Amino acid sequence: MSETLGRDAMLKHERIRDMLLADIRRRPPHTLLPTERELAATYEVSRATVRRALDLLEDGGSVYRVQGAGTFVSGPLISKTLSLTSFSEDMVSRGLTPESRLLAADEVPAGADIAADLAIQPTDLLVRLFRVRLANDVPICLETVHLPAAKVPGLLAKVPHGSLYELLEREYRLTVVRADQVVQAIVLDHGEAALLGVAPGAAALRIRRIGLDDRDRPLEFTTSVYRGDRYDLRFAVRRDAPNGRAGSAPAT
Amino acid sequence: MSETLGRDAMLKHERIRDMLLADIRRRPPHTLLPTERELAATYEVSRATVRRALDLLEDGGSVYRVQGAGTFVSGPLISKTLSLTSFSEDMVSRGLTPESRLLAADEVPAGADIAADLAIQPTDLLVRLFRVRLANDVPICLETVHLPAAKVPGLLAKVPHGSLYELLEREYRLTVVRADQVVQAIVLDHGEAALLGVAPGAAALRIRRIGLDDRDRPLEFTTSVYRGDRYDLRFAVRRDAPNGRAGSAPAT
DNA sequence: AAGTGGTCTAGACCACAGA
DNA sequence: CTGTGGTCTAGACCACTTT
Repeated sequence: MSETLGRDAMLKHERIRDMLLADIRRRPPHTLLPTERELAATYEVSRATVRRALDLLEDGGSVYRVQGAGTFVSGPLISKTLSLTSFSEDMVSRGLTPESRLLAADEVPAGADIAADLAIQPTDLLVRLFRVRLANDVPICLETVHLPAAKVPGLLAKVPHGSLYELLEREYRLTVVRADQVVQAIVLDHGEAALLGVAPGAAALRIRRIGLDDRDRPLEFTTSVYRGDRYDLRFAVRRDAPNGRAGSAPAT
Repeated sequence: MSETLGRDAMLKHERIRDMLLADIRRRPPHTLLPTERELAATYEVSRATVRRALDLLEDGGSVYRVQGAGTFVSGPLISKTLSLTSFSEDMVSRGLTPESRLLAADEVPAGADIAADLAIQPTDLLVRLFRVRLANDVPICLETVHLPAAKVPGLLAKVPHGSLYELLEREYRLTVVRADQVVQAIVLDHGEAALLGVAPGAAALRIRRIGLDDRDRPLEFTTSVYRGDRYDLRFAVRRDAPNGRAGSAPAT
C-alpha cells in the first residue's frame, strides 16, 4: 500500500526519512521514537535501512540518539549543517526573491594565484563575471566569478542572468559538488559601498570559494562580498565526527 | 601482524580509515585506490566496514568516489568540514600557542532573549565569563560565555584559565556535542578595539553560538568577536547531502 | 561484457541505559 | 536483567563506467 508515484531515483532510506520527518514534525521535542527494530518491521525494510534513514535525520539535526535508551525528537533549533547552496537557493530558503544584475563580463589571464587554485597555467584565460546580487530588490552581495575559459566556450554570449550553476550544468555539464571556502570580515571601500548602497566603512563578509566538480577538479574561483547588516551565515556544527584532515573552527 | 597497541575503543572501520589515510598521503592526487572488495580481503573485514571507512575519508575530503569507475585520492585542498572545536584546538591546529585572560566573571539574570535560547526562565541566573583569547601573545578574540548557574555550581571559584570545555567536562560532566552558530561581520567600537589592540572601526567576525549536550539540551550561549585582520573561517562544503531541515549557505 | 561503487537484506554480537 | 542503539558480517542485486 501507499506505493505513491514518486519513483524517480528515490531511495528506500530516503523515503523512510521523509515519512519519519513528517511524524517527527508533529511531535514535541524529546519525544521517544519507535525502536529501530519496530521501524524496520513497520516499513518492511531491514534495520540497516532504517538506520541509514535515521543517520540522515540525525545529521540534519532532527533527531538525536542515546545508546541504550532510544532515538528522540530534537529541540527546535533552526540551522542545518552548512551545505553548498546557490545564492538563489539561499535567498529563497530565507523567504526572499533573488535577482541578479551583471555589471561586467570579460576575459583575463589567470595570473599566478588563481592559476594555482584552479590547477591551470597563469597565462590561461578566465571568464570573469561581476554581478550584484539582490534580494527583494535590495543589493546584498557583490560577486566576482572566475571560470577557465576553455571549459565554458561561448559563455559570455549567454548572458548569465539567473543561477549560474544551473546554466553551467545545462550548457556545459559542469557541476560544482564541493567547495573550499574562506570567510573573512572586511570593511567596505567607497566603490563597494556605493554598489551595495551602504556607507563606506561598513562591515561585510567576504567569502572566497574554490568550487570542485564530482571528480575533484577545480571549476571556479569566486569572491563574494555580503553586506554585514543584511546577511549572516547560520549553520550547525557537531563535535568532531573524527575525520581525516587538519582543519579549523571556532569555539571556546 | 601489525596488531599495534591502540585498542581503546578504536573501531574497526576507524583503524582501516587510518591505515588507508597513511597510504593516501603517499600517493599523488587522482590515483586510483584498490577496489572495495580488494580492501575488504586485504584487511580481512566485510565490504560494509571498508565502505564505512571510505565514507569517513570522503567526508573528510581525502578521497572521492565515482560509481562504476573507482575510488580516487583527492586534490590538495586543505579545509575540512566545519566541526565544533575549542579556541585552543583551533589555534593549535594553526600552529599557534593559545592563551586566555579572564577580564570579568559574575552572575546575572538571563533576560528574555538568552532565556529563550537556553530554555530556562528569564529570572534564572547565568554565570558570565568575559575573556580575551590570544594566540602567540596577540589578542585575537573577545569571548563572552553564558552558562546556567544551576548547572555549574562553584564555577566562579574555579578560575577558568585554559579550555573551558575541558573544565566543564571534568568538573560537571557537561559536554557540548552540537552547536548552532550565527556568523556576522561587524565594525568594532572603541572599547572592543582597545581590548583587541586595533583601531576603532576595524572589521571583525562576530560568532554567536548556542551549545547543546548529547541530549540536545542547551548548555551555553557564547558570543565571540574575532579580529578581521588576524582570523578567518575555513571550511569545506558539499552539495546538498539531502537532509531534513531548511537552512542556508552562500554560493553563486 | 566485465568490473566498479551504491543499495539493501537478515542476522549476529557488543556496549550501554534504565527499571 | 531487558531492551536499546552501535558495530560488523556475508551475500545479493542494481546502476553505472569503461573497454
